[in-house]
Amino acid sequence: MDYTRGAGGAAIGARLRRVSEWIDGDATRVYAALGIDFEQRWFGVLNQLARQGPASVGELASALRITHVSVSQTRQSLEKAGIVASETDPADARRRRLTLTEDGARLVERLTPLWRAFEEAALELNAEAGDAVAALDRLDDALARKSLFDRIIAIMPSPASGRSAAPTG
Amino acid sequence: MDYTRGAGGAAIGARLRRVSEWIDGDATRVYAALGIDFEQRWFGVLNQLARQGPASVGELASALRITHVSVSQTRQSLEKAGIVASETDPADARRRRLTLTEDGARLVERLTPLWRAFEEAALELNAEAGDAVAALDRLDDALARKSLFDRIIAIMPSPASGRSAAPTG
DNA sequence: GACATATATGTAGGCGCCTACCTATTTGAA
DNA sequence: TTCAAATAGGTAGGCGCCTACATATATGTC
Repeated sequence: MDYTRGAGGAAIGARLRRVSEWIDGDATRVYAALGIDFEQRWFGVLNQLARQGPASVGELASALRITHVSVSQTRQSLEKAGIVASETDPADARRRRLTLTEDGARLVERLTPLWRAFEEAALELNAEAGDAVAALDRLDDALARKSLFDRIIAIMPSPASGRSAAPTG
Repeated sequence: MDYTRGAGGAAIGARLRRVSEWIDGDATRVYAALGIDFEQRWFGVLNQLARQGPASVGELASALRITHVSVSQTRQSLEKAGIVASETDPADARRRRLTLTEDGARLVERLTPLWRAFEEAALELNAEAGDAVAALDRLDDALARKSLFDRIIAIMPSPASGRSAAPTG
């Protein structure tokens, strides 16, 4: 048996990461097979800019549920590739507003059918997996209600009680 | 709405990774709160060595479902920390057999109650999430049956049919 | 026995995220 | 108006995995 199927909290994290790697790896191979130079992490930012229009680093980070640092790093990669441009927001000099360049818009247009195929494949996969996405949602919600940290700490015996029990043995 | 809850194949990968980061981050914080110097990736290797005894890099990689390179890197980190020792397998000079050192065995003994608390927290979380682990199993199985790559490629229109349709516009 | 192929594990570099810390700008309270 | 606190996004370094490629050893065929 795959040991991670029987193990605890740390192993669930490892399992999620592993499946994530598997899926991302497959997606990356599709782009490569089509001769498209694309970084997986671009998808979230591009998709959001294409659908919602220009956005700041922080807005994208909130929407994507990742740190602003990740968005900033992705932004730099996208700017280097000429896909995204950014400027200081006129309304707030702390903000950086990201927009698709013309090349970026063309790339998105070119990739949209592919992303539709991704979507369809994901729906098919999800159906086969008995709605894994809904389970992921529930997991997300459960963690938002109470973190794993708090759960673990609540379960652990307090040092004082543990010590008073031991010497009787 | 959190956009990733509505998006496709690439976004499922991102979601899995994000939840994984969340869980791993919490686990890391528990060790830190207890003043224990521990790398999250050590868990899989240590747990396996403690339960199954000495093992080779490849055996651990198979059991943990990660690449031998990851195991090798983790092994190096563990050896540096004096937790694991390794030697060339007498029966096959290509193999490297990993074993827990005395310090390693003591660390595992010390951490076992903590790992039980992890397990219990994970069960609690999983129950709240309506058996997310079973869903993950099903997702795993579905991907093993047919990769996301194959699914996407099967769905995509072939280039020839796409091209013959376009010029009529 | 010779040698092609398979197997085991290492190195190098990269991916996509993170935390800690920092600087600059904006907001709100006194 | 002044200034403390909040907000925005950057740099630096790290985490835990990956692929590509390499070397050494074992196995199997001729």
